[in-house]
Amino acid sequence: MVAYYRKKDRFFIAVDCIIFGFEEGELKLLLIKRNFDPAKGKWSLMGGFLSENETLDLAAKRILDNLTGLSKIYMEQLFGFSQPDRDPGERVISVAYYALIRINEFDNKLIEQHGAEWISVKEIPELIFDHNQMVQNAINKLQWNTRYKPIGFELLPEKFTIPELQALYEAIQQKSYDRRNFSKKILSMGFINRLEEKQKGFSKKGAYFYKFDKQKYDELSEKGFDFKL
Amino acid sequence: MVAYYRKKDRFFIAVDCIIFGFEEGELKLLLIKRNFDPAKGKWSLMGGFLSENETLDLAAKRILDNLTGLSKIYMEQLFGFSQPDRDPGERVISVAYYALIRINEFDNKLIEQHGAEWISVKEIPELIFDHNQMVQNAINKLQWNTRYKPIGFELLPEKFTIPELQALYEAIQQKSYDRRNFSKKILSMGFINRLEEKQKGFSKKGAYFYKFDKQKYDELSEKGFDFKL
DNA sequence: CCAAAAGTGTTGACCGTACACCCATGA
DNA sequence: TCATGGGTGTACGGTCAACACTTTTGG
Repeated sequence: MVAYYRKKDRFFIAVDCIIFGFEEGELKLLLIKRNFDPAKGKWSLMGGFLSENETLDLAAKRILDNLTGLSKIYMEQLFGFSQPDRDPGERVISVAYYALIRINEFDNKLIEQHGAEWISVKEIPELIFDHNQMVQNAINKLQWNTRYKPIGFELLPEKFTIPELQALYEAIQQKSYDRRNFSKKILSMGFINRLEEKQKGFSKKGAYFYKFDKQKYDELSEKGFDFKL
Repeated sequence: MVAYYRKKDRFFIAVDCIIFGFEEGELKLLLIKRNFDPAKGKWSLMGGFLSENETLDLAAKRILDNLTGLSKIYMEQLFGFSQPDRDPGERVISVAYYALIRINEFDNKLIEQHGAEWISVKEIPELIFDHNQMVQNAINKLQWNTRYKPIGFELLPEKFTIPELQALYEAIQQKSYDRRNFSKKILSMGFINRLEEKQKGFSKKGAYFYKFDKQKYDELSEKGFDFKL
């Protein structure tokens, strides 16, 4: 049986992670300034190589865990990039993943060790290889997905206010919504629950905190979801 | 520089193609009965291995061309499958592609040579490895895509009638639409043009032929497209 | 002349959109 | 007390969904 495979080529397989976070009203990416070759000193995505006995998903999880110390992260396979010259060092096929992170929940020391920084999607520098293309691809997918799945919540703390949620959606979709319509729409969907507690400090009146209700969402999610607004 | 890669593992990379066609009101898949090992005699998707100096897209094109003799095919990368034991013979990472074909436009001899057959998506047999999962994945993506992009037209001949188009959409989405609303909706989008010619033979009255107008579509496509009906 | 398939029109319900008013509170 | 941000309500227009009538023509 093995004979069948003998004359085929083998390849390095990399996994590169586009890591999104949300902070101060800005959608941000976690990028690293490489302190290793190749392309030392340049900006890039966090990545690594697939190992034997590891799925792509696990490789992505491992890479994310290394960098952030977080293990329960929303993560999705994006696309396989395969231009023969995409990595000038060697032929490497890269599978991009994108991940959504709650910025404040994790270990800043690890990030510093890796020379990583949160950078606004509005100010993305030139990245190595085809990483800029990967990022653009990820942003498109994120925009698309937030319209049809409630994954946006993965970027917010457990308790959030409606104005915060709106700011997140505006940062992702890069457009602004009417405050009243946004609130009406999101509430009518019925899968966020208002808490007693109000947010203090930011505004005078204070906004109610809400929690995402995954169970209610799952009940409703079969008929689909369109956040066109 | 090469030192960096030295201790990493290398992998076989396969490309498997989920090939859709539309015939006699049925959405069909092109499957092959393997006349080679491993898994000789079982049903599977058409696939092949990635070679040096070849992108994944090109590998998929090559495989499709081998099987169908067609080179201009709508094709899209689907997903990378990487379970370590997915192929019992060797560790193989597979990137699935799905393709849309006009069934009557191509070479039946090639298909027979490969032991391939068109099989309705309603009667998909057990396939090798994780190919059933790939197929399900492709069907989901096809359903999703036909709702937001006019790719359905890739499955019809150049000239088609509205009832044919409706039958296609019903086969893909696995539900039925109201004839009048379907026609109204599709016409209101404005990217199909009616021809003078009418279809003869099938119905007494005869239905007008239409052509897909890619240019008009491109003009409109920026604001998005939702075929929820 | 009738049956079968195709073309076109009408209506009510719902949803997206635009817009206005009131409330709570820290400064 | 007033400026700022937050919560809620209304009214219009367009689109989806349900439904009926007319047209064409092969048998």
